Amino acid sequence: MSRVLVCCAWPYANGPVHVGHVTGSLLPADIFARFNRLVGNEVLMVSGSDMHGAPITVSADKEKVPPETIADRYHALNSKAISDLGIAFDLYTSTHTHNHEQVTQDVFVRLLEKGHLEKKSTPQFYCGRCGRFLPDRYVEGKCPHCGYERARGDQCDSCGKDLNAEELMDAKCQLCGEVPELKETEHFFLKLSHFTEQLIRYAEANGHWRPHVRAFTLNVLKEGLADRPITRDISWGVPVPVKGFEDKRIYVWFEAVIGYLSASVEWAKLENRAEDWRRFWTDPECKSYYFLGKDNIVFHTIIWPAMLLGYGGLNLPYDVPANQFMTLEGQKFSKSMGVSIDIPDMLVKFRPDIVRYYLAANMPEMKDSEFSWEDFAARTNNELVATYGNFLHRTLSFTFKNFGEIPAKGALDERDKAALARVSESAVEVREALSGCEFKRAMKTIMDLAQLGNQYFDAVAPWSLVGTDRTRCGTVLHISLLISKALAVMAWPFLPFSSESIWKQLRLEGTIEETGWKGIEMPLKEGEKMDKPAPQFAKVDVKSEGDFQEFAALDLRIGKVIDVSAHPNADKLYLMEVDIGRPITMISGLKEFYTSEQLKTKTLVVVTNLEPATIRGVKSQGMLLAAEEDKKLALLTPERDLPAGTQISSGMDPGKRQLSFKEFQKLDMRAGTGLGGDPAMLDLGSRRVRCAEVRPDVGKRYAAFVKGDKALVLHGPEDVRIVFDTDIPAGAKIR
RNA sequence: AGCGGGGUGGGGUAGCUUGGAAAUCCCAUCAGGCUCAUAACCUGAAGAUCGCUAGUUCAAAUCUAGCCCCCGCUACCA
Repeated sequence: MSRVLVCCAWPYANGPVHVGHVTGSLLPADIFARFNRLVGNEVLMVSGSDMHGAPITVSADKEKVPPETIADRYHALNSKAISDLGIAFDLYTSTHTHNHEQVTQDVFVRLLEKGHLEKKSTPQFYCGRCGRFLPDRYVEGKCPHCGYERARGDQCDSCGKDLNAEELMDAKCQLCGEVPELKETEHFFLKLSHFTEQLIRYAEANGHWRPHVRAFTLNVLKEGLADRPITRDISWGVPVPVKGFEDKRIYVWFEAVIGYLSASVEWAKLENRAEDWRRFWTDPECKSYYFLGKDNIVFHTIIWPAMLLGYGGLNLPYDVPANQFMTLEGQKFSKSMGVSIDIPDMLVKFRPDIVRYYLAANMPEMKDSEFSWEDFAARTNNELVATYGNFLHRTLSFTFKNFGEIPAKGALDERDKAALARVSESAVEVREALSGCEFKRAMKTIMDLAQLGNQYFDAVAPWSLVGTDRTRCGTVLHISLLISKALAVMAWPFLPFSSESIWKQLRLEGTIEETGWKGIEMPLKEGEKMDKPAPQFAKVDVKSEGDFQEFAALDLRIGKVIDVSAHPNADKLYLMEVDIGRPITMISGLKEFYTSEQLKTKTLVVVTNLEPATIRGVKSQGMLLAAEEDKKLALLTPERDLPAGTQISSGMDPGKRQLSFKEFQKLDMRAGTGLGGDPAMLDLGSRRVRCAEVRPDVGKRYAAFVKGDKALVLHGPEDVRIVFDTDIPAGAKIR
């Protein structure tokens, strides 16, 4: 028996937790913690909501409410979702507690006393009217390099040079236009450089880390660590416990990781064993595991260890089994695009074990994995329901129907013994896999055992034995029930709800949680009356989402070029006047491909609802679409002439909302060649995809939206399709 | 362009850290079986020169170098 501290990355309280959080950190942490409890280890698992992130203040400003309102709202929502999913924290708290503030300040003061913090004074603009210090990018002024009038404090959009705000001439507050004054402001910096050597040794010593975690960490360490500021001139966050710093707050990145420690302290207090947290933090025998996504690695393998080293006397992370990302139907999760699946929503439709199964079986342990509704339905229905659930159900229901009780186990033949031997082997393998945080492997081993159960059941054919040899029939059913029991116990960390339910159906005492891992080998109670069993899982039905829904966000229109001139500050760019029903100015990077004379005759397809961007000093109000590959470029154009401003809706309801460039980039559009067939296919060079709605002519090249294995040819009114002004290879990306 | 990750049968994946009988599992396809079960389960077949090219080695999906492609975070991307 040993002791384990399980830490799980803290979800930001600025939105609902989604599939990415669960598969990346919450679920592996929970599986690992449950497994450890099952084998009798003492476990403390903590996390909470990160309440102080900058995005929260942004959301709060938008809604015109205090940051607490936002943070509390999502903390409540997420706490419930997490518990509904069966994620069993010993404590799920938040960073907005008095306790967290105390612990954070204690860490701060201790590091300060030990000389790991350094006070540095830097000049920073302060806006009298706004009553606040301005982050660099909130200051605007004249660029000292190129003279551009509206350079931002961090960078000049015109010449591209990085700037410091105080270099700007005629600086103004970007929020109110007031002339800010330059004030000295003092901040504390964490001397990460003090720890470089120790950290390298630490990372090198930890050979059991996942390869990508260790390699990445060492890479960053060897590039050298810069001291980082840990305080800010803001008002939302943990106050700095130093005289003269009353108006400043501790930077979230410094404070949030302390949550692991403060949550442990809070837990101990709540348990009325105020000092018990120490058993998980100061006993070198206690191993700590940190579950998080790959974007968080440096904070847990470098910064947090540095803080702990500086503080002294506390355990460093033993393992940081960071997961990669789960992408959604090929794209990264993005709330604004509506391509996010949040857990509160998902739990309305699906039982927690079903969600847990898919997210565990498809966990991005070593590389990114993909969430797709189709795959979700397939894996749930074919694996969890058909193989695993069906084995349990056919065993239980057949036994109940024919015996009504747990049948006695008679003499065993070779096949029976072999089956039971496999159970033991599986138990060993699952245990090994889970000890090493190999969740997919463990889950697969369990599925394989379920399959073995099916094979066994098929081979012994109790349905024929029941009429010929009732004793033997009872024996093989008994064996089958033993397999079922073993499955339930092994699967408990993954599927706690259904496992406990099976346990009850087998008429065993207590719960799996109380019984522990030894429940796998425990005997059944012969002669015990059974209740009518109910299937654990139902097949899920996933209606195909509006296939190309996210493309509807685009407002595409026909644009006719009015005038073209060179961009004053860039040599690759043109400045274009284009009529899209109204005249707009756009920038385009076409200089290498077209002369301005050539362009003047073109009919274009323009994205009209992109958020305007300033490109090297000039505002661009739209973006023309072109396919590009291999230094070749072709403009999108309608196959027959359409008036300026005509909407290319492709049969959808175009969005009115402004689209950020980032969102736009997530949309996959390509050139494809019509192939015919039914349904019609489109050749994208490297692969072929099915074509929705509008048919392409065979051999001709079209612009198409692509999603998964489907494509939709862009078209305007009367199915006028979008083609290219010159030839471009199939598969070329459109942007 | 810089940094990080990856490219394995039609689709998705395991294995590659500790090289060794031409490779796992799920789906889809084909052919059988069974009927207890949520039209489920079981058996078998077809299908991959493991991105490309050199190299190390008796032996490479697995190690090394170069190249190509893909995906995330940054950039004069519109």
